[in-house]
Amino acid sequence: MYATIDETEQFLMTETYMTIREMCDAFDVTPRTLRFYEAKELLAPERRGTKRLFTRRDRARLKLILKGKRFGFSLEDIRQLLDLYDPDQGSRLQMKRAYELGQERLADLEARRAELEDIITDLKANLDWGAKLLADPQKTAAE
Amino acid sequence: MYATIDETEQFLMTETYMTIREMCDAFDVTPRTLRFYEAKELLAPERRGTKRLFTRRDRARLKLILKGKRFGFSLEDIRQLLDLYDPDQGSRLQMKRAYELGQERLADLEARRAELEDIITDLKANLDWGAKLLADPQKTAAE
DNA sequence: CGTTACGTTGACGTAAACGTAAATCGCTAT
DNA sequence: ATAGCGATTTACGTTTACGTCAACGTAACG
Repeated sequence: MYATIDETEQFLMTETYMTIREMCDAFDVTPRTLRFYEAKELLAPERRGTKRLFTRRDRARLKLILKGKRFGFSLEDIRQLLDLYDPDQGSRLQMKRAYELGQERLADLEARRAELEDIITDLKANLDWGAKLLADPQKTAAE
Repeated sequence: MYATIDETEQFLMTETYMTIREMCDAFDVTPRTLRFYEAKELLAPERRGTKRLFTRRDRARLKLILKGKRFGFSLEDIRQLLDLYDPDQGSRLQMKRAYELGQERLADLEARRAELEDIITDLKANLDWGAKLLADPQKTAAE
């Protein structure tokens, strides 16, 4: 399907490939972080000579990595999640297992969403109480 | 208001005070963890002699600590959140600032909830695709 | 009174997730 | 040719959040 990569195609790739610096600027991470993620096999940028070229796939994965981190997932957790998003096209046999894992993950996530709702609700209630206390200290002070 | 702590009162306290082991069993954490949280001023159990006695307040705080951790908050983040839930009764003057901080935190949390929704939606879509592929590999394989 | 069980305070160890510094390589502008 | 800039590898350092001993206190039990 694909021939060799000629000048034209390389030009067209300009938008799809990003250097490490472009990535850092775009996602607000350091080069060290990107190399670290690559070492942990969360990213797999191509190489033109010695330099890394990050693809659209890498960018999609990085987005998910950063989101995952904000929810307390370890990088190892995230690596497994990424595999669910981006199933290895070679291992059709393991698809079923991947699907089951995905269902479990999904249940986890929905449980977390419920917890987050609780926290938000609680904090809101607490802030309302604080607001009342700000508005009318005497009335609220009586406990 | 409070006299000395007599036998009767101490008995009544049995339910409200918990030993470190009871806490560990109830919350599935280690003693080390509880002492660590105390050192970081996230918990402040009372002392009967040398031993720690955890109050209802400590339990409420620990619940929030464990939830917070599941969302990727650092213990320092959580300490600040706890202050919002449990405002220092001495510093009425700083109430307004606390309220503002609370609003910011709330905005953060609601942003996170939105992100979490995205992740769940994405993962669901992906799993649906996986399910289709499981059911009918030929049809889906054509890409 | 010894031992068993639980609790305490150091103090050092460790895994995860990077930070940081040193030496090296490749391009490019002068 | 060389000076400079950015990227790379290697390797050691750092922070967070505990784990894991060691040494000791104390309350209860037989």
